Amino acid sequence: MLDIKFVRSNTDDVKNGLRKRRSKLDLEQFLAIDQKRRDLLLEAEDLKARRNQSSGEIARMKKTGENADGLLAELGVMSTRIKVLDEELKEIDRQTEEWVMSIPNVPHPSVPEGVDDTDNVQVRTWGAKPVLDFTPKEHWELGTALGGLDFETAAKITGSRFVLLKGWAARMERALISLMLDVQTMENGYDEVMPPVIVNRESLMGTGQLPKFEEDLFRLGDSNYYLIPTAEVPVTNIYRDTTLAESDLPIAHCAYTACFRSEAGSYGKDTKGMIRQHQFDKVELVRFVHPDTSYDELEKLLGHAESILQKLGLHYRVVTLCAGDLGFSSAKTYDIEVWLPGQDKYREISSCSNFEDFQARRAGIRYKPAASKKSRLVHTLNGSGLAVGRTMVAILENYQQADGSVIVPEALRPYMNGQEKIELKKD
RNA sequence: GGAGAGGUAGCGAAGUCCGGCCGUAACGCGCUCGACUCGAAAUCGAGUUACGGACUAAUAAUCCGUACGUGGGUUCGAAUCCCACCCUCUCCGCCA
Repeated sequence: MLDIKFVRSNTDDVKNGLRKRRSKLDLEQFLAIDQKRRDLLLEAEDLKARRNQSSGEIARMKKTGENADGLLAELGVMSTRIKVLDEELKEIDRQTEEWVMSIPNVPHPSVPEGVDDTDNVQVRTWGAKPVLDFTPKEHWELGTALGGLDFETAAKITGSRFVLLKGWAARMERALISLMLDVQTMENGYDEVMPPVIVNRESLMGTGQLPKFEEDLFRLGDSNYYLIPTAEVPVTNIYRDTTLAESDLPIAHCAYTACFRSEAGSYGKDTKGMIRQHQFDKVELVRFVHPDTSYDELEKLLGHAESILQKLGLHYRVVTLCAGDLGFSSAKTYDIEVWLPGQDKYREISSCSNFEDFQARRAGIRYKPAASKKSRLVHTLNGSGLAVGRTMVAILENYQQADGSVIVPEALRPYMNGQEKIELKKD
């Protein structure tokens, strides 16, 4: 959510941001509603001030036994008028809220112009594509043949877009989670938390999934409980409606959770394999930082996510999302795309974003500067560190051998009882 | 799920029966600044909610409004009365 005052006084910047995002929102309509709201507010508040004054007068008169009937009648009329104005205000407040919730964040000036992911700009690459002297297989083929990935049974248990991990695959999933959490807590300074994976509406409002993106979520019955689409939601909401001390910043949390996405509207996309699932594991990184340093913090966060891929020796590239591809709440996002030889393309494995104060305003996350009396909004950032399932996909495809076996990356072996290779047992 | 108690500032807590300068909200703690001290403790003094609007260069000062878990209702006026819901605690039931 943007600051209404900011929208009022920096209309051109906001309009330019909308244009850059290819948004069709008509800001003028919003500004007209805002003006009307302030006019109504002025009248209503003026009446209330007079009513408050007269109310005090009545209290005094009653105490001294004076007759207050005249004043009471006058106030009756006034209160009726106030009730009408309040009614109108409630409606216009609702409209204002709806509007302000639907305005996306303003892209940072460094965000490139563009329409979709083909316009994203490569920042750097790390490592190199593995040299394979055979035709690489896709992960689902390898994983199924090696007995670790079982999509059919998952479909029986639940439905499509789920997987049953067995044996080495279940263990590798657990190993990856442990490796990621260990690196983020012991080397990169994150405090680990394990939050609920079911959250209420307020939390989803705070991080911006609601009210606009309800169809992406799994909702429990008709309750106001939802399965989280990412740990960003519960972790960011730890500090909802909280004023932190300036000396507390930056706060950095990492969390492993399962994530749940309805994937409505992605029919036919990535239907094979583990790339796009209704349920997947992810280690998430969340930072609450001082507004002055949030772009340095974004680079830091990106580095923390990259460090996992480097330890696993997986080739990747970093891209800056263009304005048209930018998420609703984000001011700037880097995607890390890992190389998948089987698919012969780079695929997103982490997304690192600076939301500036966009989430903090909705969620009410502030800090009190040491010098000032007024609290200010913090900046929030988050990124995957990393998507666990896709990391396994990358390992399978990058470390596959001609005979269909897969080498376990060295960094992962301590977490897998020293296992060096995944292969079919011959008996 | 059943019975009971409760939700008021950073924390604890009074006020609710009987509606009216009681919300910059008693009292206590904490925190900040100052005095005292070589320094500290103790003590004394002062300060310490947020949001919205008006006026502004201002996220300064000032003025106004709103907020006592949330949302409604009654009333000239609600922390206080009425209704619904949410949450916390205690006991019972159930359960990993």
